[in-house]
Amino acid sequence: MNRRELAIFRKYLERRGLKLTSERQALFDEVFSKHEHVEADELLVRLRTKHKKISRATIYRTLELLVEAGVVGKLRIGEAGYRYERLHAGDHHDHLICDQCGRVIEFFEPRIEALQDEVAVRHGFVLLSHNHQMRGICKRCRPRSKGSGSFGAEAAGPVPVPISSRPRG
Amino acid sequence: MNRRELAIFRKYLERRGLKLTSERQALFDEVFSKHEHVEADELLVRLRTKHKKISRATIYRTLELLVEAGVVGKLRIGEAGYRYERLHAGDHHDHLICDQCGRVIEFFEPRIEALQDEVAVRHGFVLLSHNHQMRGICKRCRPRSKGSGSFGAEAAGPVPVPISSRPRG
DNA sequence: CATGGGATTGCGACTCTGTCTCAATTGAGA
DNA sequence: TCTCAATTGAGACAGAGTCGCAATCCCATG
Repeated sequence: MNRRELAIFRKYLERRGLKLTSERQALFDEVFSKHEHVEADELLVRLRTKHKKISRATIYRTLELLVEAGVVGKLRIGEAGYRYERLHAGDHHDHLICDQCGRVIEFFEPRIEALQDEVAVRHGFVLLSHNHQMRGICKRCRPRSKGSGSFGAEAAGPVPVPISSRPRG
Repeated sequence: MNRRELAIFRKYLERRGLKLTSERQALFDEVFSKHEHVEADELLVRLRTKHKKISRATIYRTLELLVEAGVVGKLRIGEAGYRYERLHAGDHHDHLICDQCGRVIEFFEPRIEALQDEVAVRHGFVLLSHNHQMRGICKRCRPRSKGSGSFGAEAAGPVPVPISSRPRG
């Protein structure tokens, strides 16, 4: 249910003397209709095809409000721009992203969270937020056993060199 | 020394039948001249002020080569675009970023790295890379002595910590 | 030394995201 | 009904990065 998050958004608006207009409501509904990581322009398209007259500027402005209200998360996934995801109260997670199919999987690992705090303290940082993405090939895209294996569409080279994972051992 | 990385770059170019032109060498030198997290356009400015005639397109194209060769890292720090950092063989680290002054601090925590692998395995992922940023207020920017506590900010709170305003000497 | 051709470059046009300005509109309360 | 702030849509604008293309460079040959 989105009741709780809608209430939070309402309260947020009220507190700042803002209004819950039909455009804002429509965008809220759209974002909360599915759990996914969506781009601003796609929301525009979706609402437009539902006969909602809404402008790009309003989409961006409203998304910003939702983010500030804390009910929507703004992520950097993919090559350009942001993606948005609905958030539920008390929810926190990080992301695993498939380089092949783009699928986004959420994970939460309390031990990592704890170690982050430790690292921050070690450097005298007051931690406000973090962004933790891991990229690779998901279960579905991975060639099982010896299947097909035809990943490299790259004509020129044996590109797939893992860049930032350090050789551990 | 950059000798090692230059050799890697050379080899990479050679392997693909590409040339180490004076523009590419100049950009390499510039990136490796200091350890920092620099934007493409700043490299352009720097090289131009050094009388190197070089175009924006070449900067971007060459940076891409450096990244593919594995000697330069491409990061998303800050609100827009990318930053680049030189990488040394076997080096891996993640970043702590100060929301106040923009300072970037590197950290490496082997226990987090290990847990990442664990998470990936749990989800059937083959991990290729990751991106882990923690944001907050650094030691220097933090109000000293009595913390005045006002960081926490919750529930529709006025979170707004200034995001930009970079140092730059 | 001249030639040929792929690699490289610079330029400028272009795309993509997102922001901003501003006039018109809305809507809640006086 | 009137007033005035909040809201909206349209389109101009901005920043970052990409692309196409003609000119140029480089280098191996002839």
